[in-house]
Amino acid sequence: MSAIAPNPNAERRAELLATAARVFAEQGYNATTVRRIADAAGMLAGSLYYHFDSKEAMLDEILTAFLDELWACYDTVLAAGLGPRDTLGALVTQSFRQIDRHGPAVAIYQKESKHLSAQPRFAHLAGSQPKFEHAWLRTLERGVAERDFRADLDVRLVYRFVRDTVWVAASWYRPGGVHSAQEIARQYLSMVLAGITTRG
Amino acid sequence: MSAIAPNPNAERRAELLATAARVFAEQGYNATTVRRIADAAGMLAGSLYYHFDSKEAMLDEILTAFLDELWACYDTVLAAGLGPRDTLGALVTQSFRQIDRHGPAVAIYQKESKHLSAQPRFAHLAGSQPKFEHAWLRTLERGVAERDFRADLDVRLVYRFVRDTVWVAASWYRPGGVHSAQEIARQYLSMVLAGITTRG
Amino acid sequence: MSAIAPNPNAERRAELLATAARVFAEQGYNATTVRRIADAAGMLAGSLYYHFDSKEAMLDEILTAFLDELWACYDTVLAAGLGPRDTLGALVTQSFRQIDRHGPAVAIYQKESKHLSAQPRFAHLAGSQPKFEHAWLRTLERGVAERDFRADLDVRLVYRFVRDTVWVAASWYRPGGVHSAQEIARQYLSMVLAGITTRG
Amino acid sequence: MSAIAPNPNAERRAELLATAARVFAEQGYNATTVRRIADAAGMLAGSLYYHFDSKEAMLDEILTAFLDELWACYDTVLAAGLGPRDTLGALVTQSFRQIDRHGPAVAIYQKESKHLSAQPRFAHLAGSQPKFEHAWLRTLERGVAERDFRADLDVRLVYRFVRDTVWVAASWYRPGGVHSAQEIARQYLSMVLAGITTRG
DNA sequence: AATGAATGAGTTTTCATTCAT
DNA sequence: AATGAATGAAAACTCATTCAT
Repeated sequence: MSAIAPNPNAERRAELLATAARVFAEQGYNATTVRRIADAAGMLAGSLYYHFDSKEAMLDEILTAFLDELWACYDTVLAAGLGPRDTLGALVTQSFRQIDRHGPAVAIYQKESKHLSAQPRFAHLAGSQPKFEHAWLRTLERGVAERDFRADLDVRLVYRFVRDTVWVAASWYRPGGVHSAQEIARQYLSMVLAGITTRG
Repeated sequence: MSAIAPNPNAERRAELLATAARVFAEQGYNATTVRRIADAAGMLAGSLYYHFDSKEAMLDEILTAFLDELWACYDTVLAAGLGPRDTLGALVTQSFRQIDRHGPAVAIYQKESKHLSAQPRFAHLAGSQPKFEHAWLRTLERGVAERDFRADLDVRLVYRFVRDTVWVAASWYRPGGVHSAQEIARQYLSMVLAGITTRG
Repeated sequence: MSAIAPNPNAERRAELLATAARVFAEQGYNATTVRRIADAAGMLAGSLYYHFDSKEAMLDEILTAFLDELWACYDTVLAAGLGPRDTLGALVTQSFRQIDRHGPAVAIYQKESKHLSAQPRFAHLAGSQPKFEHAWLRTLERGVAERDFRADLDVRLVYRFVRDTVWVAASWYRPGGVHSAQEIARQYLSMVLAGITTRG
Repeated sequence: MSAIAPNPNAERRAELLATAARVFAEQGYNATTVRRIADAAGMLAGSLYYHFDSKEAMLDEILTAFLDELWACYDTVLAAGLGPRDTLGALVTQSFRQIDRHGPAVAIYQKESKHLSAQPRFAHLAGSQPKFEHAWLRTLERGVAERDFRADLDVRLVYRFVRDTVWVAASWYRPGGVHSAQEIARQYLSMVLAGITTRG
């Protein structure tokens, strides 16, 4: 056990969270019983409570881990000072990378974040949406201002179009499929850019 | 019970189903209690069972009504013998019309159909997906064959791209917002066509 | 159903609360399962939740009803402007009347209030103790000042002596026993007064 | 394992039992989790099972140790052949000495013995009550017969009065407070004797 | 048509206890 | 002696559903 290795506790937690995330993504959070997660993890339902406070705590940890990593990526991209086209490209690419790494978490976030954020416990999820919107919208607006992107479209609609296009992919993407996440990102980006770029 | 005066029973059912659909869409099907629907309808939970057999029956009726109307539209479009571009345009337009009319039902279908179709009761939902895929895929392939649409993209990816782009709109679209469903359809179509059409 | 009759809802609740109070008093709050209360009430455990939010809510309602009535009695006594001996007598008599009417609630309060009031939900219970102490202590101090009561005793000890003597009776008193609550009050008072009154 | 050096094992047990008794007294036996005791002892819940067979075994040992010592004291007093007044005095004094030494155990016994003795495991606790009653009642009756104590009171009520007065003190007495146990005993006895002694 | 009161199956959660290390 | 990770039984609670009125 080198200094780099996470403590076994943390490893076990991560394993269990990965299992839980998979089941949540497949069945939906509410339709998933704690027993089912425990079955998938090869233990009894009660045993999960040695590692986690509650079913909600598991969900929270899954979503928070994903969002934290996502924002680390996005912030790096946004801080890089790229032009609008390249920024857009980097955001799309990084998003697919997140889908590749945190597929189940992304799928859960897509389906559940909206009604979850109404509960105090998950109110913090609501914070990501405006940050999200700001990041993409800023980029699109810069692109329009610099005449890279079409001016005849409502930029808010374009934002939703791009956002949805990218993230919904989490609901069908499976690592190890025909195309890599990179390749999917490339083709998506090719369509999106062709769709919103000024002709000239 | 003439064609002019639908029985009041049917009207009440429709009202209640609309209420249920709204709540299901907002909270998620599993997270929605029968009591909550009853609250929203101004009655007690038990009273709903005078009108419906079960919570599942409500959901089934909501989804089936939507799918029936959707397929009626789609079949008309597909039978019209239009070219690929116009077929695509009509499908997108009709889809947004459905979102406008059955917003909550569409949102529910998006979120829940995948894991619902695993249950026998909702197995029939699974049938729509291949029909759906076939309709869009055929159109896209015809477009590629006729050199209307780009050949450098995986047509299955394009299918998912277009499908997701259109349908996920149900999760944020609200009738009476800034743009009409028609206008949103127009701008989406403009982006999508620009994205997948061959340049020339 | 006259205007005086409480609504059936309230009657049922009161019945169920009386049952719950009896079981709580016999077994202790924590050792009492919801199922046991339901058994005693002739229904299933889940059915209790139609009437009450939780086991804690039942306990709270039981204790609050008792304390409210108790303070109404005490406040009347204290406002009557009686001398120390008569005030003491009235307080003891009223206390035994409460024990007679709310026996189980009193017993529960005696056993559980101390550790319950550490929980936020039951923090309000803590408020009764100082009011209690104040009422009795004031009376005892007046008695000492007026040379009715002995001055050679620590008045705080006398307070605890009298308080405990009276209230612990709730743990063994059963209505319909050999002595009425009135008679017990009379004899207790006779001992207590003989114990703390100045000779002469 | 000489008389001078008790084995360290026994010392550790005693420490742990003292800790457990304190927590049981504060929170109530049922409301106390094994984990809480372990926390207070600076170990993990499972580790307690190296020292004790079960939570019940701890409680049993705590109560038995207290009762054994109590009866040793009482038996000595009762065998001394004192008159009723002195016997009563000695019993009260010894009782407060027990409260001083075994405060938590006494408090637990007061609160829990009644419903515990319904369980086979703790059936032996039930044996103390009649012995107790016999000891006090005999003394009171002798006092009445010898015209030391008032004859106008129900001697059973007097018994309960004295018993409760003394033992409930365990719920508020803390060693190191304003008054020593001895001093409290003296004042209590002064009141009780004044309360039940014939005037002359 | 709707209510009020229940049912009963299932869910999350708790916790005393065990046991390999 | 003590830990960490489990077990398993039972607890509180939820909720779709039923039914007499």
